[in-house]
Amino acid sequence: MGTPDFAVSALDAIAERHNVQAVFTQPDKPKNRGKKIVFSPVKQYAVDRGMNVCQPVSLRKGEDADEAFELLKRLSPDCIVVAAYGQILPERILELPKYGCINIHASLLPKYRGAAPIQACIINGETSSGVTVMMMEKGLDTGDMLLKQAVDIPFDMTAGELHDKLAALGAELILKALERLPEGISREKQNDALSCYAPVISKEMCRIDFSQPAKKVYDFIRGMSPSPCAYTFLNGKRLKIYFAGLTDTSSPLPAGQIADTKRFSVVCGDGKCVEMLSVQAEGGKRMSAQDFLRGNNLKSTDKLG
RNA sequence: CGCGGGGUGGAGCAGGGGUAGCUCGUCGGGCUCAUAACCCGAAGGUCGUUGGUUCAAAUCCAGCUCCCGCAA
Repeated sequence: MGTPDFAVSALDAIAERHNVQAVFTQPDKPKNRGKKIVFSPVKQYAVDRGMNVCQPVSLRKGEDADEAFELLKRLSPDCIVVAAYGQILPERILELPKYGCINIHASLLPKYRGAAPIQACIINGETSSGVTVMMMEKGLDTGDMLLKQAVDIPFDMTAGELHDKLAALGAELILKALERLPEGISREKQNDALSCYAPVISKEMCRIDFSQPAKKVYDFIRGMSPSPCAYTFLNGKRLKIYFAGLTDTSSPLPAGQIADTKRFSVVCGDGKCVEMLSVQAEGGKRMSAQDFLRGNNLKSTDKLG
């Protein structure tokens, strides 16, 4: 059970070694410009390989939920693997498989439980994160941990890069876990006192707050990149910022003010400057700040925010 | 038929019926202890595509196509 790319790499690994009876993913939704219906990455993968796909609107209530439950009962799986599925499983499903339901989570639990662990840990300036494979229970990401592996987060890593790394690691770990499942794996309880949540990121949360210190702004931008992507406003128009850099320069100007029109550096709350490096204007493509500046002459009075 | 922006030399943009323009890059030359500095010169464009209006279309009209923002 999974929905985005993160889950695809796990599914791909599992499919090579195990019999995948069914693939559960979120229903198709009219996405994108026209109204086109787009498959989730997991569905696309599964359909391409002729796998059995099931897309209940909900697993908790309604006709779909009952049908899905009946299907699962019939399949009587040894194990259900869940990775970024986007739905909470009801107890009757959690208890169904012989070896239980296992979740792949993109953080070192108990830290960063919840929907957006990858973004959250970069935004918070963490220098390491990892993947946890755990037993699922009623609570959200609170189950006993089976396997855990850490990775370093370099100073300039974006959420996208971390995502790819963790997705690959997650695939590795879930295979290990599935292998050992029949003989039993030692479980480690989570220390709830050390837990924290990484909530779903809304559009409004993506707006850059230049009154924060430069390091915070920098971490925020790379933690949001490339998706959902941090943005700000320049002359009333939205400007997405994909990547930025910290500079040595500081300025007495107020936060958000352009400090250097040739380098597109912006003053932050602590007086230090962050230099925009990869941006995207409304209706335009993503481009380097240098390219952007060629067609958009900044004035020293311009302000972001 | 969800709303909207756009496709113009290598890059980013301006122009909106009558000689194709700016910034940057490239190439050549000059200046300088030096420079993401400055000066001089040059190359490089079927203005996305098809058709229409016109004496004349990058520009107006219609279709097609590709790119992108918002919304969901």
